[in-house]
Amino acid sequence: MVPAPHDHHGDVRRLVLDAAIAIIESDGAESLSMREVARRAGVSHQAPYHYFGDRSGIFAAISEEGFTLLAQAFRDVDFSNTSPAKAGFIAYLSFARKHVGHFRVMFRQDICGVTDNEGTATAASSAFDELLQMVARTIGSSVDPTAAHTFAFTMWSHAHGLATLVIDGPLPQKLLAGVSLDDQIDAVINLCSHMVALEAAEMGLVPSQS
Amino acid sequence: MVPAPHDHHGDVRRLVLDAAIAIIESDGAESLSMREVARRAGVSHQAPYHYFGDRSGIFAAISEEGFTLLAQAFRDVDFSNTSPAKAGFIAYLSFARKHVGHFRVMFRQDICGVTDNEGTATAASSAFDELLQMVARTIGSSVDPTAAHTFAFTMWSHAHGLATLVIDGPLPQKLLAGVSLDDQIDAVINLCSHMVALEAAEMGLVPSQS
DNA sequence: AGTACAACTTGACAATGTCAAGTACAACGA
DNA sequence: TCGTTGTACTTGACATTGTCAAGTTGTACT
Repeated sequence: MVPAPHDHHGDVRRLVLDAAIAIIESDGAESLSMREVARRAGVSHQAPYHYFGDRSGIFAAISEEGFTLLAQAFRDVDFSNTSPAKAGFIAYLSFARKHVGHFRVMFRQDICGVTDNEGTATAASSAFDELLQMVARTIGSSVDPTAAHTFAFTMWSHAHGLATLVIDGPLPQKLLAGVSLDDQIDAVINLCSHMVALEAAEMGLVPSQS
Repeated sequence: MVPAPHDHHGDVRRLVLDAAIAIIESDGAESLSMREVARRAGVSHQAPYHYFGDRSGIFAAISEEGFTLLAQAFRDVDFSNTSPAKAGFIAYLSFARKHVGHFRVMFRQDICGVTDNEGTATAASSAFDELLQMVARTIGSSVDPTAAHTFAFTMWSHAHGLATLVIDGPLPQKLLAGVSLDDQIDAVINLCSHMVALEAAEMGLVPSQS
């Protein structure tokens, strides 16, 4: 007996999601068409609507998954070899480059409405919580929460700006001559980490490495 | 005599561009439809094609204008009251918040192909040149070019990440409680600037303000 | 007067997002 | 065993979109 379409179950959802992520990764978020997604997933053009409601629903789902993955990536960081700040930067960058499809969507609330969607919002919050913990490793946990928050926000900005410029910006192709992109990224990460270390040292919480 | 449509001249181009920027500013880049732009500009649905070729052409034009405006904003920075780094961060942030429509497009080469378009590429290069000059004010001009480039890249990442998170990210609505967004931004800019100053001091080029 | 060109407009078409209405199967209570 | 309910889709239809092709209208130059 031919397997009924019912045998898929949650399968189709995953298929649709993966097809969407692949499209975003290769052609960008605007190029994502519901019908193309359906076609690649081998389902009717309405199947995606069943699971995601509409186009922005699919983006919201990808965004949620992205923040969950990011939180996990933060949790998996190995702090044994480098400073927490540098390890964090590296983790963020490698997450962004590994999950371009997710990353392109996660911070675009014009298309996925992070704040409108509850699941996405909590996933984002939990990723930020992990970030705060990493910050605590850098500047200690005795700093007042507002300052810690500012520090976290700052580190996030550093990492996010770098990732964004690398992935979608005009930097990789044009502005760097003679030096490989990876080397440039390393140099920037090193500089960032060093600046953070200096700041932390000045805050009197970590011995300066001079 | 009714004014002939011809009397517009370059006018229509400007009208179309402004309509497009307004749409992007309020609804994001994906929501931009050529026909809606034409409708708002009060022209036929094909007029925009005459000037911009296709949808990505309009994005490229906005991007080019954006980079030109950014370069100008860098040129107009007043360095008399603050450190060059801080003045630069403030300039970048206020540019991004003032020209959201441009900013949303400038770094998205998936939709406007910065590198494909010559005008956009040169505008972007000239903005980066201005940035390099600002960096020279911070770390001196005797540093070797590669290090200066890394420093510029780093500062750009800081500023860009902050701007991106503020404008499109999940930050403004969710993650900051009790403190106004502007105050948070100020705090981050101050921290960034301070870190940059520390780094510059350590490079031995500017006296530490300890 | 005639030709060339810029600056549009009108018309057409395939593809898209989405609403509405079906269909098929599984699970459950009577 | 039968009907009901719900899920997981599919098919059909429609307005809207990006874009190609073919006008039209005025301006500039020869």
